[in-house]
Amino acid sequence: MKIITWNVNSINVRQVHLEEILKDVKPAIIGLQELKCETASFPFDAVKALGYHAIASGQKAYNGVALISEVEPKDIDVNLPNFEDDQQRLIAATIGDCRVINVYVPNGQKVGSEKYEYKLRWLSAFHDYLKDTLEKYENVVVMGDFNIVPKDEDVYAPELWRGKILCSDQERTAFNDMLSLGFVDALRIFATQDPMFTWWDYRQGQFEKDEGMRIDHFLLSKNISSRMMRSEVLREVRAKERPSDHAPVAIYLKD
DNA sequence: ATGGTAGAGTGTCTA
Repeated sequence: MKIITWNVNSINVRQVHLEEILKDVKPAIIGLQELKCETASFPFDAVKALGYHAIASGQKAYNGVALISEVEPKDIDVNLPNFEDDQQRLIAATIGDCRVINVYVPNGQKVGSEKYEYKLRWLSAFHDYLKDTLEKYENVVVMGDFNIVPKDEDVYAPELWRGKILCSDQERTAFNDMLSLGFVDALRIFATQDPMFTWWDYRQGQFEKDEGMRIDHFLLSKNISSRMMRSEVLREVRAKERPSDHAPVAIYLKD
């Protein structure tokens, strides 16, 4: 069983790449972030035509998340129940025997800024939501764009980025606090490539130079992590014409 | 140094 997370940076522009992934890779579940469209504009029909269910929560121009799955999603959550927010950043559902949570964590822009404070508040509420989820469900898969580089080995120039946005101690602490609830950082434990970068800035040819970061993650509850076989960053999708700045990331679980 | 590229939507904002 394959599960994919992918920040599409506009579903409108990336719909063709999405359809190729659904046809060629055939994941059981795929979580999308940064739809950048209102919910009604999500390509539900195209996804259904390929045999998948889809749920989405979008807004004009920014943010937006979706879950696509072979099995019908049930008990759907949109947004954090414990954090009032106009920004569409979370969608969760029960798919088969898994509770699946797909997130687009705030970027934070600059350490110390208002957006950074919002990011830390959002992460705190997300932490509490994950704690509740682990109490209710045995098999939990959390995936998405966390906008956090967990360790120095996850960024191309750690000395340049030390203390900066995506790499600050407060962000890394928030990430580790989530792991401490009882999750495994699946890509780090079951890495098959080195480095495991998932995002490369469009500017200055950073993908060609492999100047990237690992900011897209899978957190698996201990129970489901025992089914994990391997993970893979789909770099060939980042290398396509008119790509997202993120590569899709796949994990493979025993059925 | 406050760039640089892309996407949304049309003057900037966000990443």
